[in-house]
Amino acid sequence: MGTECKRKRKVSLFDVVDERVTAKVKTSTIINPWNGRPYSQGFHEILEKRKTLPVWHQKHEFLKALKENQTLILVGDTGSGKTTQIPQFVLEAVELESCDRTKKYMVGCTQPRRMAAMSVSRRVAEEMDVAIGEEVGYSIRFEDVSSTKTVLKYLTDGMLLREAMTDPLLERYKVIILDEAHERTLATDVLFGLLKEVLKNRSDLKLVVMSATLEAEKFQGYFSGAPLMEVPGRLHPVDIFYTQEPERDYLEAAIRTVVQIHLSEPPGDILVFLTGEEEIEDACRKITKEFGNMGDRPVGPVKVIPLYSTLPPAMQQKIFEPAPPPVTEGGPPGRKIVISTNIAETSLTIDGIVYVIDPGFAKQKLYNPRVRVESLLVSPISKASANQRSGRAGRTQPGKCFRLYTETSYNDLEPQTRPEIERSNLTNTFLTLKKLGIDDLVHFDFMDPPAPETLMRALEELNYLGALDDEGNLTKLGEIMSEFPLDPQMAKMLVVSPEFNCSNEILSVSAMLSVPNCFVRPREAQKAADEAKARFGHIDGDHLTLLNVYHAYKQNNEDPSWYYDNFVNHRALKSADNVRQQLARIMARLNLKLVSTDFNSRDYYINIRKAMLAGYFMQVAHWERTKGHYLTVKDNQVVHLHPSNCLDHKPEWVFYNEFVLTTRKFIRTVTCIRSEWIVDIAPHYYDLENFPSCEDSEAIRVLKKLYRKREKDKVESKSRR
DNA sequence: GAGCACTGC
Repeated sequence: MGTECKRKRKVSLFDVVDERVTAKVKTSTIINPWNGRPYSQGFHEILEKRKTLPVWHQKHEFLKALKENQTLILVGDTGSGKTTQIPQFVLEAVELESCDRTKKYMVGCTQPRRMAAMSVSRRVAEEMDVAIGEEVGYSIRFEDVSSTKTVLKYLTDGMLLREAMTDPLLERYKVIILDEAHERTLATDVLFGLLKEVLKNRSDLKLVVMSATLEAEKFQGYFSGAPLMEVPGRLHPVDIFYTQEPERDYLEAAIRTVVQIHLSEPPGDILVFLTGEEEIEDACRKITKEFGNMGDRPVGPVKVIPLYSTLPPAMQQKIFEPAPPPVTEGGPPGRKIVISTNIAETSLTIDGIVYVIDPGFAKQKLYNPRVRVESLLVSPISKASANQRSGRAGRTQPGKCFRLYTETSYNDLEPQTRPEIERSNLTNTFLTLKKLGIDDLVHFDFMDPPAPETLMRALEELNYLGALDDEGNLTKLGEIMSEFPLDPQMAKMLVVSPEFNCSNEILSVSAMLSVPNCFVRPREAQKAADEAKARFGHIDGDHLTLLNVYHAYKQNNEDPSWYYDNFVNHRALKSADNVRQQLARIMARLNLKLVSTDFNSRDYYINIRKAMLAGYFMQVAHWERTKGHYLTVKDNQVVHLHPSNCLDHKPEWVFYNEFVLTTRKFIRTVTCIRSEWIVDIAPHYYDLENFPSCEDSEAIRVLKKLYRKREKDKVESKSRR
């Protein structure tokens, strides 16, 4: 920002909204500098409210720091107003037009969640008195509500990462704000490292990192001593209660606590944190039953509401309904009781919660690079997470949090939840980074470097898939694969599918695998649901069953009763259709042909299965006849077909989409393949000379025999010639 | 014969 540029600026919004000026202005004759229209009636009202937010007290301090530094860290807790106000402060202070007026820049603000990006941008558009999608917009997958006029864009962190793939220096932006940085999503962590590089090459770009108060020093250390600003939050005090003894059964303890609160505490709604759908539905039933058995005791009415992500949005809306009124006038007050997963910890805020019950557990993703398995495990939460949960009780008035563990246990918790990058398979992330031009992934500047074994696994898998060559360089194939918003295995099967003459079908399968399970199985109609599913079943595998469902959906999607009668989830299928369209557009852009084998040909399904194997050859399991179980090839894990499978027998060879670790080790979504295909399609992976020796594996014996037979045939055919 | 924390492209 040179002084040259500064002088050219005609009106600064900052001057307009200055208190002294607005105080004098009673009418709305002032022109909104962003769109040249007079301000509407509501503008000044909203402005007055904005000024009461804590972050406004530090506006000048912030703008001064922004002017003097390239990188800035801002920490502030819930209620500080940083997400809505800081981007507007930035807009007022920076010059968005290049000196020669040939270029216009934007301010970008990332959010970890789509919903947040959407709702915050709507709010800010209203505050700035402009139409959403014009000067203020948002960009999330499937929805770009921005235009050439846009100067402030909210977008998901993943979306900014995608943008970087075509705009490596992020040249459309003047300032980038990474919000909710403490959540340490995979995308935010990658953006950290990437932006550090970009800032070196673009002295005119500025970065603001916004986070909750946690680990501020760590952020500062990583961003080489960038100045740190603190903004106070706005929370009411919350009293914390611990149990004297550890609880053996946290579900039972949680239910007991709910009952106690309702019987003895003043009015106020209750929020209970549990770990998953089944547990939550179970708890809801038990709580409702408890209050139904109170006999003649005077108990206020309760509304028990489950909350988890796979619940339809209409059901999720129920958490915003008020508590029920007393049954009789002057009788005991009613209470709303929300039983939720972690979704209520960060993603959804429920006002009116006064009591929080925290058993101290959550399902968390874990990755074991040794056996290449990602799994969800119920594990103790971190201190930061426990504090976030208790804070949910103090949003509207002072509250209480009941921790169902001892104070000693609390002190033993990890201070922070480990960042996602330490708990994930990084194959996909590494493909993205390669595409972004990062040559040396091993020395990439991660805030928390992933385990070396995870790193090696990712490089190895990309090499087997042909996305990286032996020197670790991105191949042409890898470049094409990286264009798809899919895991590399899936991207690979899609990219090679035209060679197998079935890209139309692989597109559909990919879309179906990318959305939540489409089969509905209500507790009261499990048998009927299973029968309905069986009607779509294909004996050669679950992937083909998914294809059947998709085809049936395309034929029946006008008929609302079809979904109901067949126990399929309308939302999941609609979303699959959406994904499929996006993937098809990418295929077209890359000149990958959309082709199908004739449906009546005996090769129709064979081609599809072969194409899928070309992506998933690293996820093959073999039926060990003498042992009576499946063994994953190479990793040698004893696994079981997930009971949801639709095969009518136990095929000798299968490939699987997912390894699920629950009560046992399951492989879910499996399709039957033939050993000859394995040898034909992935000889480089099934290179038996370099196989880890596993004496017991029948799979290796079978493959070895097959290879020997091939050698013999080759020699014989040669000698015949 | 079992389950689906939460995000995101």
